[in-house]
Amino acid sequence: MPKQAEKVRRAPLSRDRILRAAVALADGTGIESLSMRNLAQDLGVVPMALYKHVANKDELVDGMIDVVVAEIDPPEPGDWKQAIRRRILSARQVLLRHPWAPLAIESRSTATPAVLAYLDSTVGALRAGGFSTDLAHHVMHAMGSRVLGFSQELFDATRQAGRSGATVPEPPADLPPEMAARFPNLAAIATAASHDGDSVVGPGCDDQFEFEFALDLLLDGIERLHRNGWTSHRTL
Amino acid sequence: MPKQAEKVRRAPLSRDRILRAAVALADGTGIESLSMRNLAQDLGVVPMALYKHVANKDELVDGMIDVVVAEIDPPEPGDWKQAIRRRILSARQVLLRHPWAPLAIESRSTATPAVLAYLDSTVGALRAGGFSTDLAHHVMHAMGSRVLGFSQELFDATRQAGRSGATVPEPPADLPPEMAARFPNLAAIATAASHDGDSVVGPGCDDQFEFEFALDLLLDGIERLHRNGWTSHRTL
DNA sequence: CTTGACTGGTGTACGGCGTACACCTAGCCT
DNA sequence: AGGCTAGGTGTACGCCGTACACCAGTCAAG
Repeated sequence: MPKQAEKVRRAPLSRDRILRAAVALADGTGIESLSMRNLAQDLGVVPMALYKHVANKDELVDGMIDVVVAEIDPPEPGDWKQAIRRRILSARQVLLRHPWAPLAIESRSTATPAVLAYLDSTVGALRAGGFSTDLAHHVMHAMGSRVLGFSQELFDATRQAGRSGATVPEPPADLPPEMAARFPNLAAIATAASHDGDSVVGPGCDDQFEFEFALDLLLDGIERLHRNGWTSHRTL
Repeated sequence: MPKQAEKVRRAPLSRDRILRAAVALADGTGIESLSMRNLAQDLGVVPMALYKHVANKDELVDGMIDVVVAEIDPPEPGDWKQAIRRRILSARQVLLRHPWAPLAIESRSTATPAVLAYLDSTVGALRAGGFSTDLAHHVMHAMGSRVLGFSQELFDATRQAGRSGATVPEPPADLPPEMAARFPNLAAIATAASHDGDSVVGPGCDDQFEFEFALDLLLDGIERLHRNGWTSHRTL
């Protein structure tokens, strides 16, 4: 009875199974080699079978984003600043596991419900901390994508990993000399960072440190505005 | 002599002409309808002709980015804070004219020389203002993509325009009621913004204001660190 | 003045993509 | 038993980027 054997060996395909396989595929080989055909092959199924469960590729990616967002820790009660800080750092950890996600999230034109729910609960934490809707609004804009755990670096190794698959840790790699000559200021900060042994090792600078530096810069500024009863009706 | 007529009516195609046509096409119809074939047609030429001037599509996009970056005002001498603020706001104006550019820039894995030159001169402005290489380094990370004039909004009308072509100004559009019920905190800040007549009109919130709010929040925080002689060897 | 190399536009073709559409099959309800 | 339906299949279309062979001028060297 090969019939039964086949049935047993292949779980019956579902939106959920498709999304998980898609996330795994993107994690492993990069978002740009995620195609309906590859994904179907991974699932042992013909490409068109997927369309019985997802409307099209865009909707597939939306679903993948929701899977990722669901991995972020739920909010904890307590001081707004600590709560938001912890949540954002948790989001960052999640996105480090899914390096394709930032680009995917940004390339969507409208947020998915799961992202909206995440943002909503973050605003909730601010309001619970006594923020006016006015200030809460501007704060959300100011945080931008950082609230979802990624800073938009122009020069981001993680981003690169998202494209080409698993991260291969690169050698420290100072700028090549002709670059250093053309961009002396970049060279200065790059070499300072990579030779500054006590806070960094390896790839030149400590991404986690940079992320927290920027995050705290924003949070401290926000706290100051909040304490001073800032409102958009007066000047900053 | 149709030969000469043809020659006159069609300029001889060059990398520069291709890049400009590509930027115009992306500005007009969105980056996702920029294909080698469409572009060639706009130029009255067969697709493969482009490959005599650009190596491939990725390199084409790199060139387009350089065209855009070249439109940013050159740095002005003077107080670092004013200089950087002005420059970044200029970058923002440029990117508003090319809404496809942020996504294009971010999707590149390595920065183009023009972008590096821009970043280098920005670092130069900081160092001229007395910043240590250490602090300048962290500042660049903290600013992230904002230094190039775009904040990474999760909910960005401009981004949408970049995908589908010219911006059609939408009606004010409060959240639909079932959204408001599911995301009460987002609803609160959204309706507050769109009904708050004295600072905003139209699409719900004033993007320029939000951008400057975040920018000044960062710049003020940075200024404070700078005044206090901050260094990464001590705690923040 | 010929010739041969070089530059730049052309035509054809291939493999990959997303997905429309018709089909088939198994299980379930009546 | 008969038909409905959910879900997997096969084929096909139009788009994409681009490899490769070709060909028309231009221009320098013989």
